[in-house]
Amino acid sequence: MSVLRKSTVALVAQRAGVSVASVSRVLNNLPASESIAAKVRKAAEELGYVPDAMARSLKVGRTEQIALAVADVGNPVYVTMMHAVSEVVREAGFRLVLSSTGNDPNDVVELLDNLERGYADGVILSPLRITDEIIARLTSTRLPVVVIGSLPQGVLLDNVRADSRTGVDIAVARLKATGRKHIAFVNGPVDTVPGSARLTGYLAAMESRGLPTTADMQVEASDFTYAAGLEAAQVLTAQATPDAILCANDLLAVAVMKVITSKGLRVPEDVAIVGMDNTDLADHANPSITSVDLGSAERAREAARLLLARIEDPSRPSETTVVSPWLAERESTAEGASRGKNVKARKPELEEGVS
Amino acid sequence: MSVLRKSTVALVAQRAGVSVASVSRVLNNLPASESIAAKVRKAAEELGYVPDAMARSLKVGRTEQIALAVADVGNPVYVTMMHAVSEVVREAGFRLVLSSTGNDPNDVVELLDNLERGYADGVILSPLRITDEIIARLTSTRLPVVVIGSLPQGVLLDNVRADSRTGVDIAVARLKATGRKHIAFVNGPVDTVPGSARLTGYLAAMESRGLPTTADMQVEASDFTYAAGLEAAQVLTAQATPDAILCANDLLAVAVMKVITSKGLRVPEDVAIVGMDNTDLADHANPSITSVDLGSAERAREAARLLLARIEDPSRPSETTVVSPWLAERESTAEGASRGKNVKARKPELEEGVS
DNA sequence: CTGTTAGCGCATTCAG
DNA sequence: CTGAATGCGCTAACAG
Repeated sequence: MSVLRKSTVALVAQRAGVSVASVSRVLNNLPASESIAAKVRKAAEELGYVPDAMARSLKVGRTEQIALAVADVGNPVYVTMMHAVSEVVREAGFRLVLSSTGNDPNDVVELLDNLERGYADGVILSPLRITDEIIARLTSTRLPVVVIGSLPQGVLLDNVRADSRTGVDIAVARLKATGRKHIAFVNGPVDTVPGSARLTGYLAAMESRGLPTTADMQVEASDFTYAAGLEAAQVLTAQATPDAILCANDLLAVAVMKVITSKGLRVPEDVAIVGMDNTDLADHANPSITSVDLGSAERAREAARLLLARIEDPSRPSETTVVSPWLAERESTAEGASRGKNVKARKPELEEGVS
Repeated sequence: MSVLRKSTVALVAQRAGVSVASVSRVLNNLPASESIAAKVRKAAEELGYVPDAMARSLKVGRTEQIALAVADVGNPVYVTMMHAVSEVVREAGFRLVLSSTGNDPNDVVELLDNLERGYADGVILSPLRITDEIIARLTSTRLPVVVIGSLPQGVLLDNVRADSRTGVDIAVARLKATGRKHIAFVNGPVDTVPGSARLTGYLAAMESRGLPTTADMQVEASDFTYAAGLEAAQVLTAQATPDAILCANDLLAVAVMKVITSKGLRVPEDVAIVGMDNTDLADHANPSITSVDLGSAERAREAARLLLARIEDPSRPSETTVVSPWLAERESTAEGASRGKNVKARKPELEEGVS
């Protein structure tokens, strides 16, 4: 079983009475006679032989590791992505090394520098902000890269993006259909990838339906966080009285709902709330929050697949995939509750059967 | 700056007109004449030389990677730990490789097998269930290991544990002090490390205060998840009418609160709720949930420090640290609200100043 | 089908 | 202080 000294192919070969090459072949399932294979396997078993990952990597030029760099580990959407990526790459025999980059674009550059050391066979990154410098580094590196998030036109990089525009449009359409007329927007920083995309989507969705987009109905949180959401919501409620609030992510939506209810307003009776990303946060909130599902898990899985494909074939043409959004409807946008009256929203999953 | 071909010490040596040994010395800050150092640095810069991580690892016998294995990435407490570990090890120049093990103890064994390949210099793990087999594997491996979570007496392994017992006691004490008399307990699976510790703590805390611990006031969720929490809460509310509910983690607490409010009961007026782990979940809930802080981040940081110390000196005696819990009080246990009356809980952080 | 040999890129003996 | 040579453990040519 287990042995004290760390064993090597040489030791196994010696014990089995064969050459190191044969040991390597048997252990890698290359053609070998059954008699030798048996001896090797026996010796390997007896010595508790385990191949050395680093030595193998140095030789074959592959580390069997892929790096994942996300912006904010505090945001559940990144946790979802991490999980999804983890599964796909593990399936393919790769390990996941986590490289959380903060909000600072310099962190990404630094990360890419580090990756040149070759400790990973590829990297998936989902930066909040994509600067020209990052693009330049990304396109010039020979390391396989997939970015999650929209890239400027013409950049030849594998990337998978959400369709925020359509996502926002679906949400606005639904809110309008259920009688909401004053739809406010609580965005995150507009100088980020998701922030700018979602603002564009909001404006387009509103204007195409002849809905007003006055300045007092739009606020920009300083960050995609709960704390920033609280502040933004205070600002919004001080300057406007929307009957629906669309939030750029679920964290913001939860914060907005907190402020709204603290003002004595009811959700969804007085104001409907919609989040984005459809994380557990939206489902666990009370009342639960309708959220635009931007396919985070699917994007992450697809990114992992693209990366594995590129590692397999570095010369393949770069690819861009777009995943389609849908609306996960929950209590925060329920109709049926008579507006302006104190009626509880339906909570279908909690109703008890008549026994 | 950047160059197409990957460069090596040999190429740098050639360009600098010195030996590879000198290159290695200069780059590792070993004694060398300033004239040679300058030439080497210049050549390295011009060639965009970056040392190869795998080759270095093979040579020096260290990978500069540490593995972290957590049970459930869906639970925010593990995200917190991941983040904390990440920071400490990065500081020390290590990378973090993530190895999420599921609920199955076999996954841990498999993980340990894999680690024998030597892709990490040590591992931190926080398993939900610790079987004898896991202990056996852990104590017999020569890989530095730190476990987060309580270990049986006499096991000589570095480990850092939470003091759940005291944590629960603080919570119960506070609930009693604020007039709660019927304190129910929603636990997770009792065959897990936290599940058993927290149950023990609950029983001890209640009995030491002469509070009743009838069977109908205790339910065991099938898992430490929101969905399991919903079910458990249904069971509890069907069989008992507590005026306070202590939950074994925040996810359960959020679920319990959902069910409670759906029954038309108010938190905290009719029933107080207390969670454990003090994750963002508790803070973001509405009303926000009082939670026992078991020092997740601190435990993780300490675990990382212990691991680094052991990697540094494998023969050092094993160490056990215990971190002290405290109670993060929030709205869900507020007093002052007149019990049984429809009065809103205080929300201090949301009150607007009089302007 | 099998064994011998040569490196992968680096740090580190040992001579000089 | 510097350079030539060795080998970490493994796989892949190449020869037999």
